[in-house]
Amino acid sequence: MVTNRETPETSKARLLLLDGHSMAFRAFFALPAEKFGTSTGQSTNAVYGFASMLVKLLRDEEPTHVAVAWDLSGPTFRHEEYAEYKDGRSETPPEFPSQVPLTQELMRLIGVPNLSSPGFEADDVIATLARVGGEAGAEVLIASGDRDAFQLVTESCTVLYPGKSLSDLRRMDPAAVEEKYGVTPPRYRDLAALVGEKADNLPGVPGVGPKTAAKWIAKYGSLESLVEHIDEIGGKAGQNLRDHLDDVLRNQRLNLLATDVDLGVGLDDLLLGRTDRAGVDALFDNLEFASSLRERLYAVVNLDGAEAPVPAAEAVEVDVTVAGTGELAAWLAEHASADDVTAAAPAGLFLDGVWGAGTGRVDGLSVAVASGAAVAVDPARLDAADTEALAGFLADPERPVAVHEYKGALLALGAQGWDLGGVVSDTALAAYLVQPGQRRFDLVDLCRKYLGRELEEESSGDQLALDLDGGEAEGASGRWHALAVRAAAVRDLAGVLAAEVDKRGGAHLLSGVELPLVPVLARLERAGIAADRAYLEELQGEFASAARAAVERAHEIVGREFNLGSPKQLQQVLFEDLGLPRTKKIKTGYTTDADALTWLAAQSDNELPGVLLHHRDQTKLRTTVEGLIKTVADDGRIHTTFNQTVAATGRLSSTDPNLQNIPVRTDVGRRIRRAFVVGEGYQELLTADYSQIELRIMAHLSQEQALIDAFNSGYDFHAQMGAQVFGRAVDEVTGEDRSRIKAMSYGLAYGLSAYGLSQQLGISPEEAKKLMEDYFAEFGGVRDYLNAVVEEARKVGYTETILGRRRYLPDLTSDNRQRREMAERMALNAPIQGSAADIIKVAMLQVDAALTESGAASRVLLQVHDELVVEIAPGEREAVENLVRHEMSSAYDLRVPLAVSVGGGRSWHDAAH
DNA sequence: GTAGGCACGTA
DNA sequence: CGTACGTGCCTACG
Repeated sequence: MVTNRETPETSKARLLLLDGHSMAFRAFFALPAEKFGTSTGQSTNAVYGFASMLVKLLRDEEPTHVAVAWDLSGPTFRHEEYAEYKDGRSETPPEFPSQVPLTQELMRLIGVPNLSSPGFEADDVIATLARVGGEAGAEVLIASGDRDAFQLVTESCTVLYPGKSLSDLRRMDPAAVEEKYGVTPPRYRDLAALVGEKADNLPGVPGVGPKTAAKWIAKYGSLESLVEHIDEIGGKAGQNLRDHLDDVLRNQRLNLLATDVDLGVGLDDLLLGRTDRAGVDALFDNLEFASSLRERLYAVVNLDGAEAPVPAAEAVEVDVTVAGTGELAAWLAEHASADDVTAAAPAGLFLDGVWGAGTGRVDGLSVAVASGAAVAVDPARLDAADTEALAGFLADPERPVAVHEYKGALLALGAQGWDLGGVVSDTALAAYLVQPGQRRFDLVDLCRKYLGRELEEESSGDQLALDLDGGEAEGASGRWHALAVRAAAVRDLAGVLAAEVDKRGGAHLLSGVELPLVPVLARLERAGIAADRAYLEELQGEFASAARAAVERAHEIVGREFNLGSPKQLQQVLFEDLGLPRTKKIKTGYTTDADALTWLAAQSDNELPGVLLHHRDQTKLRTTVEGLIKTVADDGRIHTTFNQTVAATGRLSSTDPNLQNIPVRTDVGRRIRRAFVVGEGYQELLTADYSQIELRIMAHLSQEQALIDAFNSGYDFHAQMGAQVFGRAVDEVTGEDRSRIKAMSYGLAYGLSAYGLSQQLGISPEEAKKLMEDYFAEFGGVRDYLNAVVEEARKVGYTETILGRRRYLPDLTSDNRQRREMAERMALNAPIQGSAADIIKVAMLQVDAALTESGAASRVLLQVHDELVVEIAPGEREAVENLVRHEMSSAYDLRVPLAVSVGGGRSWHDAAH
């Protein structure tokens, strides 16, 4: 057994060094100066490109330390030896120089030191810092467009050299240098000396390019050795070499980078600092940069206000054990008994692996307990006793653990035959309840944010990009150490987040709803839904040929070929070539959306709009079907992924594929639902959905008696509402009036305006306004409720659902009218949509528990916001239907009934009702 | 290269 | 100038 008390030095620093001038210059030429500039004439292309590149580097490389090196204007030590050094350079473009101080200012605001030294070039500063970093054990990355930097490349020092574009940085490690130039990095100087460098006014040997130079160096080993054998070189090239040897030797002296520049900084001084957000805002405002770059930047820097992150190894002491064969059982007995791991002190569990599509794989696993002990486990190296002990520990509900991404852990472990029984916290879920508007909950980000702890080494995707063999011989280093640190991070994060969740009144939501829902969702994903592949392929062919025919017809009408998928080309064709009337303006011209094309079809005799609409329909259906075919697994089923931490309102979302947006509104679209069929061994599919759940919630929340009565009456809700608004008997409400009232009711839940309503119904804004007034005259409680929601949210900063799920809306107090009104609509909708999400989540828990309790073999397969799709086992239809109806309608006690409608059939289509 | 815009499917 | 999502395609990057 290998045990290692961790010391700070083992945390690997990553030092990023940028050559300021060379990268800014590259940026300058990569982006057109005419297009990047402020209204006052300041060019900004170099600043923008540089910042954009830096953001990408910070995001992709996650350096812990950063510095930018700059050239100064005066002569350097190289001019002392060779006065013509860098002579004859073409004039610097006038738009460039003013951008250098701006870029430097930006670096300062981000917390990146700008370094330079009189008499030295940026390259020398970089060479010196690379040495300093390397000696301190850091991994060094150099972003430079100057090839001289290649001489610095080693196993732990990589040059990122720009290719075609600035963001296309080529990783020049020793192998890449050798592949490209045929020499090792230490010999690159020899090659450069022979070839010369025009930009530096350093002529090389005429007629000798990189190929010849590399050949010579390969043959003789080095320039020195080549010089010793200089008389052996034949041909014109050999003569030229002898004639220009002095130049070559001078070049070689001059291209040696100084590694001893006196900068007075150590590695610690280069730790990425905090970003002065107000300063960056002001600078970007002045430069008239759009918000996108700003937000990308803020996502990757340390914003002020937060503590500067501390490397994990300094922040936490982990007594790491790397368990080899036969050692894990003993470790668990010693450190992770029911006495060590308690509700007050849950263990942290970290899974290194991959998961998705209802399955997964464990590549590594670690456990950290409150005592500080941690173990890292290679699942491939466990003996029978280890396996049994681990399985017992993981499954034991009496040994509470916190985990990051519980569902992923269940899928990955489940694929290995392991269960996970004692999860009391999922740090991703907890963070979601604290900040539901965030869309990503990376462990690395959460640690930085809530623990002020910087996890060393990045996770690329779901797998740690670490040396798989690292570790054992030299103790718990590399991959195993990183795993243990992560388990400790999860352990510590769980405590901090539990307090945050508690503070927001979300404890029940987390432990009573979201957390118990995770194993239910894991089972949905694992089950998947059976797909009729042959039928999907048939549909694909049909939609594809219909789309092709539409393309041909469109080309025929216009008289030339164009891309029907390009809104831009469509605009050209419709509004300029054919001169059709213009539609609604959008950012990029005039819209060609379905509404507009429908309008155009009515406006003119031209066939084209109709053909385009048909083409849109058919291509949309084709891509939907294609996407589905691609995801049919070997078991003949489609296993979507339900995301529990994406939607700000509390809804689930579905990806890979999205099964929550399978067409249903049109006949042709609905055919796709025939492809979702009952699986082998089951009898039929059953769908159960809530009727008008959002309106029922609105009735409940507003306590408007008229709505409550309309729902309790049991008659057609919209017709009842119409009768009241129009002062007629229910059976005298026309279909059109009913649909107007229906649109009005639903619209309210979204914060609809009179204008929006008029658009939706195709009536004038005056008529729409009148309709709203009539509606509110009858149902004033709804209006009062909606107003109160916004007012309250403005006051406290958030809205709340029936289960206390919050949504924070800081924009409610914005000075910007558009943002404020947007936030107001969100505030109107969030309690309604979110409460519906709460209810169906509770229903899923109850249905799941009741199915288990009853011993039924039927299972839930999908959730589509207000609908559950269930696969019915033979002979269970009636019992399960009753069970589902009962559990769904009793999920929450509203002031109105929760109506559930149910249908069954062999496919999802046939189960409609 | 990629982020963002458009278009469109669902609740 | 109605909320919440995900996907595919195209295009411009302030």
